[in-house]
Amino acid sequence: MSRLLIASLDRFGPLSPATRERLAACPQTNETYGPRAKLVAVGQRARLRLLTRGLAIKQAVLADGGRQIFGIATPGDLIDLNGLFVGTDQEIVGLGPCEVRMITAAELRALLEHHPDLLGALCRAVLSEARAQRSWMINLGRRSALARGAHLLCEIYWRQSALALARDGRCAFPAVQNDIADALGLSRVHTHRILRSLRETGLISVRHGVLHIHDWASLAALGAFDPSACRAQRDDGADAKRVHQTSSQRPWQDSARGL
Amino acid sequence: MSRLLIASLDRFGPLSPATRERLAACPQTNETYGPRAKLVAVGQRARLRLLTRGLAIKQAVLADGGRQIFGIATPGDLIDLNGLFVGTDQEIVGLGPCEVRMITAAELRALLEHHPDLLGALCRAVLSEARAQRSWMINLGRRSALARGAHLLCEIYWRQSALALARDGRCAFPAVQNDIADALGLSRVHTHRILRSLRETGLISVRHGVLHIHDWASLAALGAFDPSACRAQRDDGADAKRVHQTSSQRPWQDSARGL
DNA sequence: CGTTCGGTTGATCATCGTCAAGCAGTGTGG
DNA sequence: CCACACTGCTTGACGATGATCAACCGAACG
Repeated sequence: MSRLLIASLDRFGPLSPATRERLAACPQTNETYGPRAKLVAVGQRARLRLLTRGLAIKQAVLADGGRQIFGIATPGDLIDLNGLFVGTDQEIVGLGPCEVRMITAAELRALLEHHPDLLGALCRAVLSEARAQRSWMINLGRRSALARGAHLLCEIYWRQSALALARDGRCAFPAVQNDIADALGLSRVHTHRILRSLRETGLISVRHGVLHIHDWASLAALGAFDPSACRAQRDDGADAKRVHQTSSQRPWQDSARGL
Repeated sequence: MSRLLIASLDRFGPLSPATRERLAACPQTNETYGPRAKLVAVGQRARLRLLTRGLAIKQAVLADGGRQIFGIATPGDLIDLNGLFVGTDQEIVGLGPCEVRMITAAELRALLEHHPDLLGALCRAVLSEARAQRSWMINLGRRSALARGAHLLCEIYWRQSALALARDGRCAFPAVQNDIADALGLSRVHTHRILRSLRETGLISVRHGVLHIHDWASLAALGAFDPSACRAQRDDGADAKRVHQTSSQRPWQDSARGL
C-alpha cells in the first residue's frame, strides 16, 4: 500500500523500476493527527514523512515569541526533507486534521545507500521547495499587504486545485487570521482588514474553514499570481521526452476526499 | 587545479576518494567578470559553477520591473545549483569583480551518473541554501527596517569572516543602496535613512565598497543575528564522528585575497 | 563641460502596527 | 439552566513606520 509515496516521489523525476519495487516493499506506518497537531518538530531527522491528508504550515517560532510561516504543505508533499542530513530547522503544524505516512529512519538510510535515483528525486523535491520559498520571499518583500493576501489565497486554492481538492472556487483553508498574519508578515489586526477588504470587494469569502473565491481573475491580478511557480520539477534533461507522467496521476485524491 | 571545487563540495559531506579523484581529473574552465556582470542567467542549466572570488547576489527581476534579492553568494558557493534539473529561476549578478570556475554540462551529467555521493553533497548544498533562504524570509517578514539592515550587514560580515575574508571589523561589500533596498524589501530612500541611522549611532560605516563594523555586539543584537543559521551542513548521521573537517580548510582564500 | 550615477535631504502622505474594547460562538463547571 | 472563561473575529482611534515625490550635491566619466 505504498503507491502514495512512490507516486509522490515520482513527480520529481522518474524512479527506476528497482527503486520502485524496493519502495513498494517498504513497511510504512500511518499516523492521524487532530487539528493544530505538530507533525514535525524542530531537530527531527527525516523519515520520508508524506502528508496524505489535510493542510499543514511550515513555520519557525522565533526567540521573541514571534512566528514566521515559510509555506504551506498539501497532500503529496514530503514534509521532513529538511531533516535529511541534519535536524530540521522548521516545524510542521497541521491546520485541520491530518494524516501522515512514513517509513523508518533505518529503512530510509538503507534506501538512500542502495538506490541513488531516490536521492535524485529527493534532491529535486528540495529544489522545488527552495523555489517555492523564493516565490514566498517575493510576496513578503515586494508586494503590498493587500496583494500579499490575494497571492496567498491564490496559492492555497491553486495548489489544492492541482490535487483535485478544490471545486467551484471552493477549497479547504482551516487557518485562523493569526496564521495568515504570520504568513504575510503583517499584524493580526491589519490582516483582518485585508481580508475584509477582499470580502467587501466581492473577491473571496472564508467561512468555517472553507475558502471561497468568487472572482479568480481579479484576485490573481491583484496578487500578481503566477501559477508556473507552483509546478513540480521533473528532469527536463536527456530523458525529458517520456510521457508516462499522466500514468498514475493523483492517487492520493481518494484518501484525501472529504475535507 | 580543482582543489577548490572538491573542498567546496566536501564542506557538505564527505566525498568518497573515488569521486574526489574523478573530480580532480575534471577539466575546468575559469571565467573572470567585471563588476555588475551577470554570472548566471535565468533558465540556465547547472554546470557546477563555483564562485571563487568576489561577492554576488541572487535575485529575480519581476514583471513590474521590481527586483527581489534572495541572498548573497560568497567565494566557495555553488551558484547554479538551482539549474540542476530544470533551468534556474534566479539570476546571479556579481557585485564587485568576480571569478567563476566550472565544468562542462556533459562532465556534470557523467559525474552524477557514476558517483552517487556527489549527488548527496549537492543535495546537502541545496538544503543549506534553502535554510539560508528561510533565515532571509524571517528577516523580510518579522523585523523592522532597522533590524533588517543590521541583520543583513551582520550576515555579510559573518560569512566573509568564516572565509578569512574579513579582518578588524572590515570586509568587502561593494553594493549600492539600491541593492540593499531590494534585499530588505524597502524603498531606496528609506534604506538610506536606515544606513545613516546605523552610521550616526556609531555601529557601522560603509565607504568605497568596504563595510566597517565598529560595534559588532550592538549590531548583532539590533538585528537579532544568529550565526548558527549560516553554517554549512555536513551529515551528522552515522559517520558524523570523523574529524578530518579541518584538513583542507579554506583553500580558496589564496585566490580570494585582494578584494 | 555636460551627463550620468549614486548618495542625501526634506516634505508629505499612505500604509501598517499598537492599543483598547466589544462581540459571538463554544466549552465548562456549578 | 446559567455564569464564566476562552478563543477568535471585529472595530475604532491613534501613532509609528515606511513610501513617494522632488530636488540638490559630488564624483566619475565621456
